[in-house]
Amino acid sequence: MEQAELAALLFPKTGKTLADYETVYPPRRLPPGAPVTRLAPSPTGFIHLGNVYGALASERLAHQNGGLFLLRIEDTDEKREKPGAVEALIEALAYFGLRFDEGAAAAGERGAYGPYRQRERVGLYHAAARALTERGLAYPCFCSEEELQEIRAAQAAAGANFGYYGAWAKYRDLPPAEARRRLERGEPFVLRWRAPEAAAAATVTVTDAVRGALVLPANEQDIVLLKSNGVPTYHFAHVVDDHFMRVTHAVRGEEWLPSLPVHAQLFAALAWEPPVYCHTPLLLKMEGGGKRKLSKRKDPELALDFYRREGYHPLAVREYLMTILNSGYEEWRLAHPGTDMEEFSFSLAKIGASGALFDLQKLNDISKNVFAALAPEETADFLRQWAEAMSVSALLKAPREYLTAIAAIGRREANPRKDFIYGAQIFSFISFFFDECFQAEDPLPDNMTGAEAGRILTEYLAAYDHAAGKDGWFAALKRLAVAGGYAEKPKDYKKQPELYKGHIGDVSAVIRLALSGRKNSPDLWEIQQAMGEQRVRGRLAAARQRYGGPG
RNA sequence: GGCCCGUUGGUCAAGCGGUUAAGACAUCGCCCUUUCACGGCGGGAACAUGGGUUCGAGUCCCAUACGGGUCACCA
Repeated sequence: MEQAELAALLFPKTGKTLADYETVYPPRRLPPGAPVTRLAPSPTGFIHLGNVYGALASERLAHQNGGLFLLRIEDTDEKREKPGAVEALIEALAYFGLRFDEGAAAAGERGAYGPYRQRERVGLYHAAARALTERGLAYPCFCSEEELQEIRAAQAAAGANFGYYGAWAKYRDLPPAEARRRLERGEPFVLRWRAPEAAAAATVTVTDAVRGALVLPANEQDIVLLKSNGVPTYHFAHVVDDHFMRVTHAVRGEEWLPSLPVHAQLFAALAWEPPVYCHTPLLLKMEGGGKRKLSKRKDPELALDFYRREGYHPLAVREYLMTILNSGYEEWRLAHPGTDMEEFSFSLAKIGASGALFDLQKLNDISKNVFAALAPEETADFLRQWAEAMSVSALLKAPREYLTAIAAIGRREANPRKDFIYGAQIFSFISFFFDECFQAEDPLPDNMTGAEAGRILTEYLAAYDHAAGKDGWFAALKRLAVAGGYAEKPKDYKKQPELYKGHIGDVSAVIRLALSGRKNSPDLWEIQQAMGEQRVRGRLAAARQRYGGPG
């Protein structure tokens, strides 16, 4: 009775009861076995790779099996919240191809199981809190921060485990009359869970979809359910929300494993069926010979923003995450090039249990393949998009057709070039195509004088036929080289170097330098075709002038 | 420190009691070639350690070691 009074005092009966909510949020009408998954990020403004990683798993799980994927915003920590974070998050996930069927949206939200922002759900939490308090399973705790610290210090001195539990839980058995007095005086309090007395020796068995059966020590901590501002902690919100949103699979990082017994206890106490837990391995990073969890502060590549700024293609990031998320994906991709990722049969069983080192080289390799498979128009559009986001003026000024022509170089064949990795890299790779970026970066070959280079350019320019096909163009180049005293084939030159000034490679090096400013570039003929006759002639003439050649 | 999770080449990984222990990335060598790239061929490189169980163990069990996570009115 005392408990009921306490509950009434704590949570005046104004809103709905737990039973009411059961009818407000009825079981979903979905085909049997259709999963309901969610992404439940905290709107701190920092969107990281882990968000996409978890979201990808959840999204595939739901959509591959006729289920739903929803977005819930865990905004219970006002201190860490950043304005605009929700919008940014939704936008970023959409960029990476992750769409929600339900939940928080840029403008409002949609779905019948909302609200989807936790701060707007306090009615639900309080109804659950009230029910637990009535049953004596929750109680108000008036510990100040100082008291908590004292407990901690005493535990340290005694060599006991840290936390608020058992005999250390000083307000656990506060007489209700005393609690009432303090409440009436308006003392701040948190609502704590009363862990079962027998917990110390007990174990819980939870089946994790990734790790199998886990036998864990039962929770004995009187964890905080509601903070002093009345807003729930993660643990409580997770249980209440995933129940009433009828979430069937909780995909989250393995850092949650230690609190699993808490969640199991809460679900059991409320007689709700817990979701299937899927604890995904952590994303790690190599440092100083050791591995560690990717850190927000130290690792720029953890921020999703990094991939956008660098200009990684969203598909590449998805592909990469999928390769570490589901074993066998890489092999499948190799066997099914060009097939949409959604055709791959994603499964929880294929999620590994051990943490994966984040491997930028692998991402780069995947990116190359993604760009190799893209139509030149798509690549051009992607670059323009990236250029716009990053204000890369040279790219923005370039006509779409020009970019498309550049992107097409070496990519129409059966074995496309794989030298496009990400926006920033591509831009620096192709910058010479843009007059405002062009510069003579590399020097002439050692055996080439400026005068000789000027001579070659003069002749090349005179004979240049923009309309010639590749074979015709190369034949003409050979004639020019041979007439100038160069070997037609490098092998001939190697055999008898005394007979020649050099070989055809030296001649093309001069032209390559004139056109691109670099000693390495894609195929010359293709460059010329992409550049157009006017630009080609201009570059050649300018180079000739640099080398002091005639006119 | 307590508790938990994990451990196959440099990295990601396949393997689910009997294999010459896949594959991919990276790396190295050779070939192709007007440069670069692409491509082709090939090389080096792994079951953390110790005990069991078993005719037989990377695969099952137990220890140890190592790595990671977690012990907030953060999620």
